[in-house]
Amino acid sequence: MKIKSGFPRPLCSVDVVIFALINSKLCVLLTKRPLSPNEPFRGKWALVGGFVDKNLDQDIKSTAIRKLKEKTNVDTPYLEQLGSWGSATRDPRDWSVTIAFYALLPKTLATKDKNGTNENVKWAVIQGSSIHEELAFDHMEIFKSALKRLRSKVEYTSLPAYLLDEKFTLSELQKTFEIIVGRKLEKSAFRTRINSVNLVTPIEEYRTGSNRPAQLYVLSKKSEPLYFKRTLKPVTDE
Amino acid sequence: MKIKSGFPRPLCSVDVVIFALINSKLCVLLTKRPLSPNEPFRGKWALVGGFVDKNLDQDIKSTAIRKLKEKTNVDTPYLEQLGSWGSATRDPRDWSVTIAFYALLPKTLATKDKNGTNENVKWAVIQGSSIHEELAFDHMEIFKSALKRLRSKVEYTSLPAYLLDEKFTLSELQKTFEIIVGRKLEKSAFRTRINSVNLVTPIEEYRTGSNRPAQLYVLSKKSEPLYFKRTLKPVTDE
DNA sequence: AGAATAGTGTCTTTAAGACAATATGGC
DNA sequence: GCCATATTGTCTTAAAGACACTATTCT
Repeated sequence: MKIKSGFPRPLCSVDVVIFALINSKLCVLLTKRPLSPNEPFRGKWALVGGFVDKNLDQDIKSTAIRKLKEKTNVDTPYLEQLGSWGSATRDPRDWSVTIAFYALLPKTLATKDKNGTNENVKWAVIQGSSIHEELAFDHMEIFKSALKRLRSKVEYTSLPAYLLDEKFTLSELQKTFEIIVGRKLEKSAFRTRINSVNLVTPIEEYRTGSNRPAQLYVLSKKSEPLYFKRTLKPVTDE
Repeated sequence: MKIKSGFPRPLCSVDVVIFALINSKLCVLLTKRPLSPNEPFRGKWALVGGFVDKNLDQDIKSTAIRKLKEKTNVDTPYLEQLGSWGSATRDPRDWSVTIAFYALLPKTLATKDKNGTNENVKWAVIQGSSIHEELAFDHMEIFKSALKRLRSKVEYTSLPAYLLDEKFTLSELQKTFEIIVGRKLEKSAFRTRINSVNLVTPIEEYRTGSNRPAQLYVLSKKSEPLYFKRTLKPVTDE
């Protein structure tokens, strides 16, 4: 079955940077590296990931979905390819290439079962642009790249909507955007912006509390994120 | 030297979508697939690329630079990672992963030597969103993805500047932008836009012709592309 | 002078930002 | 009524678009 390829092949893996909001904080899912001898970075925290399995996986996205499902039991969250990292030194075992993805999990799915039950998986709170844990391989670089991509895309797309549950109010949506960009947004401008694209659809339901009830919405189309016409705040040069 | 990896490894290659302006037309560099038996897509046109060489290449970007240099003799053009394609079926030989890059060559370097001398390399003219040649593997998809990325980035970055030679006039820069976006741009708005970021620096030279001489400029910094505050034209929803 | 392209100025339009005003439920 | 949050409106600001006008060199 082994075909003469002409070149010795590098290792090939897929990693997934999984984001979710836990207690109104942006978090990333980490797994503990196995303790077996021969394994690099034994017992260290790492991103969710693993080798491409030529028998199980039809393509690299399948590998990402498989790994995601293994650790979170979530099937189809927002999943986007981030980029690839490959070098002679990133894995002590051999020349190694990893294709990185990032995923956004809705609140309830993120905290469903899995957690508490599994000591080898945890949500790390993101503070500023980092987490307290050290990460195996070049996973810190990959994580930071994913965070940067997410933060950048918040400025001009509807990405944060994927972090909410099915029904949400505009205030909740705004709060989610604010958590990601890390600053307060103007209510009025935010609403105009959201309404300028076909992102949300009001439903016949309201969220009640100790104040005026708020209109509940669902995402109009769950598929692709929408692009706004301008960024939230002018990009600073230099 | 072969280490127990636990998993049979996929093939791992790098492809580079190389763009340049030839005779004021956006073009992409193609190479002819080898004719030897055992080779897939014999004699078909393909993107520039090849397998990662664990001995020669320190990382995947090195592979891209090596392949670029082999075919164009250009050392350091604008080079950006585009994404990865990997599946069981994209290469008849085996499960295969390719990491795609795209590069922008300045005019004179693109047409330097190499061409005419080598029957196995040619510039394909891009018309609309495609080229006339059929391409090997999934290279058409990769090419289209690169073109889409380039076109998208023109709307809010200074990318086209990398397609020009060292010295250029604002009109030439505008024309380059227009070729990529595929529509005419307003001269006044374009100039305001360019001047709003520190993209170009005037030099003590002028381009003369049968009309008023034009101020020549050079790129202020050759490193990263700059981001404008808005896209050129509102993105259409739907 | 006339052609041709370079470069500038003025007005309009679009969408974001600031801030205020009004709306509506629970208590 | 009062509080708290929802929702809307009005004015300002920043940058793109339309269009016209001026500038400079060559023939």
